[in-house]
Amino acid sequence: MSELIKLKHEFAKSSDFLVALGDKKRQNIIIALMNQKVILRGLQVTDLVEVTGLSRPAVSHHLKILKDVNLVDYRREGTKNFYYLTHENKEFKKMKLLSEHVMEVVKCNRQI
Amino acid sequence: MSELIKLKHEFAKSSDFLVALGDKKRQNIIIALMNQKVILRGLQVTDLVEVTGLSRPAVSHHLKILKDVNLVDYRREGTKNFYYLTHENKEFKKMKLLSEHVMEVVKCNRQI
DNA sequence: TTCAATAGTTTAAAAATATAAACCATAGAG
DNA sequence: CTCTATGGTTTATATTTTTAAACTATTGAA
Repeated sequence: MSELIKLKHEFAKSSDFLVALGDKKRQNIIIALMNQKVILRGLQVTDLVEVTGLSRPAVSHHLKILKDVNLVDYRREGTKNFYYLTHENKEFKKMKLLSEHVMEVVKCNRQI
Repeated sequence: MSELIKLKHEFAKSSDFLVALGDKKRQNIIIALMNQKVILRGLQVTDLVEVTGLSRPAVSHHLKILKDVNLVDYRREGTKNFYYLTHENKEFKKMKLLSEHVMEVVKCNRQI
């Protein structure tokens, strides 16, 4: 399989992730989840409502999107859900690889 | 300025680029632009219409979005516009840096 | 200078996405 | 068991994005 076909698939697979990450409201949620010092037990939906200024269903909706692309996960404690960023960084590793692969291909394909 | 605030800005600045890159139709345009062997004179809108199966205004629209985030550029020859991928890869370099920075922050912020 | 080719723009419609309101489900306290 | 807190889901609406059709502009050839 050619490099380009591989890259095409790599692109397609990263599509949902890139769109999820591109949204400014979701970026704010991500930043809020990063911004937890010392004891990282995660943030509840209501915490994120406060931080982001979005409504609860909106936060819930965006969290679902972020969860679907493996950017966040949550832990349930009683009736409370504590959301946190997934820490294996799989998706960001893929994102790094994608950018590297693109640059390799473009480097060989210089404009004359 | 804290690392996190910097990262927040880095995220925000990459927002349009990520969304532009996440769209599958635009990915197809990008792949088509990469898929030019030997003599790289660029592709015209009509070429891209054929390759992608989109209408001309749609291709034109997506090219504008890709151009706005510095992913493509074009060269005019008479009435023809030849589109090509920008070859400095500035945006992909930023994308690589962004993923690295996120991983650094998340690494320090481990879940207990 | 008129015609054909190329491609951008505007406008209107269609599709997708995001939001809020109302509702439902579950866990734990009393 | 009942009540409250938390938060997910459904539905209807609003907004945004995408698309196509029609129009316009520009270049070069006849």
